[in-house]
Amino acid sequence: MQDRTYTADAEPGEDVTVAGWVHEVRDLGGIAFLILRDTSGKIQVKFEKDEMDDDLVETGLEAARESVVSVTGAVEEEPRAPTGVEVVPESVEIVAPADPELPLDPSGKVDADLSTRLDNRTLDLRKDEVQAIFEIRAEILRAARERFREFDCTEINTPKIVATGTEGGTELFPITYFGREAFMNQSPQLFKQLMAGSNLERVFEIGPIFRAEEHNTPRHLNEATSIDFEGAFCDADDAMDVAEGVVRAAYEAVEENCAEQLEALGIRDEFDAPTESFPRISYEEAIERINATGELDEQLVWGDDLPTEAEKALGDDVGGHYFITEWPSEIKPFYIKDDEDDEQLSTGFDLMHPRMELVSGGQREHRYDLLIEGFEQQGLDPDQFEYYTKMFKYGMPPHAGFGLGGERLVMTILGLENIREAVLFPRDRQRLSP
RNA sequence: GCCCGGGUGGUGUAGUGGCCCAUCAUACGACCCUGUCACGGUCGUGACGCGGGUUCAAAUCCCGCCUCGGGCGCCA
Repeated sequence: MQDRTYTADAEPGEDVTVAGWVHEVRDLGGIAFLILRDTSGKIQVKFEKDEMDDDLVETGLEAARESVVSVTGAVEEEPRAPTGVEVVPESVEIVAPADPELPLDPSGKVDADLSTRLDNRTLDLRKDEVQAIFEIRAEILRAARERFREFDCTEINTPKIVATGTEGGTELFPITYFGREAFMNQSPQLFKQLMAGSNLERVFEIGPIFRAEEHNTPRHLNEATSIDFEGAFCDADDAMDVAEGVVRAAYEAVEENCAEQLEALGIRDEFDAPTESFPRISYEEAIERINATGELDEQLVWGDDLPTEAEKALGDDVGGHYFITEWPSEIKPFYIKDDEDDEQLSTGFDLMHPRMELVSGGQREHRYDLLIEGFEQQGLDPDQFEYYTKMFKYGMPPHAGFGLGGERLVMTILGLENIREAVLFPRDRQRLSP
């Protein structure tokens, strides 16, 4: 088994063993072709019925589509073959037969609904364009890690079973922890901040977050991958620089290293990494620009959160990624620091893609007394967060950070219609398996 | 959580009360075919989400349930 050759590596003149899935059998009568597919591509296996052993031909042609077969034979140059080479088999083994009635068609001749695809994800991933999404996803995460390392960050892993949430209790999944109430973490927020007070100073984490919101949209998951950053002695502008750097690194890595995958997705020609730096628009200016588009029935006033319609109007107006900065304090969480000069304003920022929000971040409140005050103002009991707040008494430097939605990044980079396409086994309101 | 729209062979669909023992494509089965590359040809198998109701008559109308998708709120 270890001696097998990838179909893409089979060179004319070699004797090889190729193994993979039966993509298709084309039986023309006296001659037949079996198209064998593996992770690297496809190769044609030729069966000439008059010239080959009957048992060999029979074994090769009775294999149902998507069965796993192993073929040993000579690779020959053949201009009439799809890839210019074909295998003339000496032996064929059916390694794992497939039921001829498939729940979806991996050759893609007939579309399947997303729900059908997710129920049969293994078969779905046999399609080139689906395989490409997850190869690109891996490349995006690799590039993000590399960029964080360039920013002197240490990768960390924080607990996913926690005693308290970040912003209240309504959107947490409760679990039982040895008889005690506990929750799945909705964000590494508080833990990564604690690390900003450690000698690590700058940290990042790529890990799961869990949110019990009963939303059902093409851009929400109940289990998502959060790409988090927190840095000591950073302000909101520094954090925005890092966020922009990571997003741009992801685009650039895909552009440079994923040509084949972009081709499979049919977006190679139009794919462009952003070249202009992302404009930083204040909340106040954002509202003015949204109102000026005339897209909304009612004008926004200062203090309103931005509805989806407003985000879309502004996204169309800007035409690319952009930050919204200087949000009103009252619509940002307690741990976001207020502006030095105007306590109505916060240092919170969002990084927007024209289609949706990608990042939320800001400078944090690092002064103990003001942090406790912030808890109380938002109706939270500081005592429940003592494990967090007490570390602000022992030298917590000013710090800032952000959370970036991993699936949203993949989705917006590739122009996917539904965020579920960017996860192997998505968790949503209805779906708990596979 | 609120609102809207769907569920028809394995898969994806057509079908707005009788022309429907239900269309087309693909898949599947059989047969024919020596260069296919979405191979082609002939024949065949296979379906109205579940339960109730209206009607002479229901895939089609009504009610409930299950289920899928979308919009909003909120968010990453």
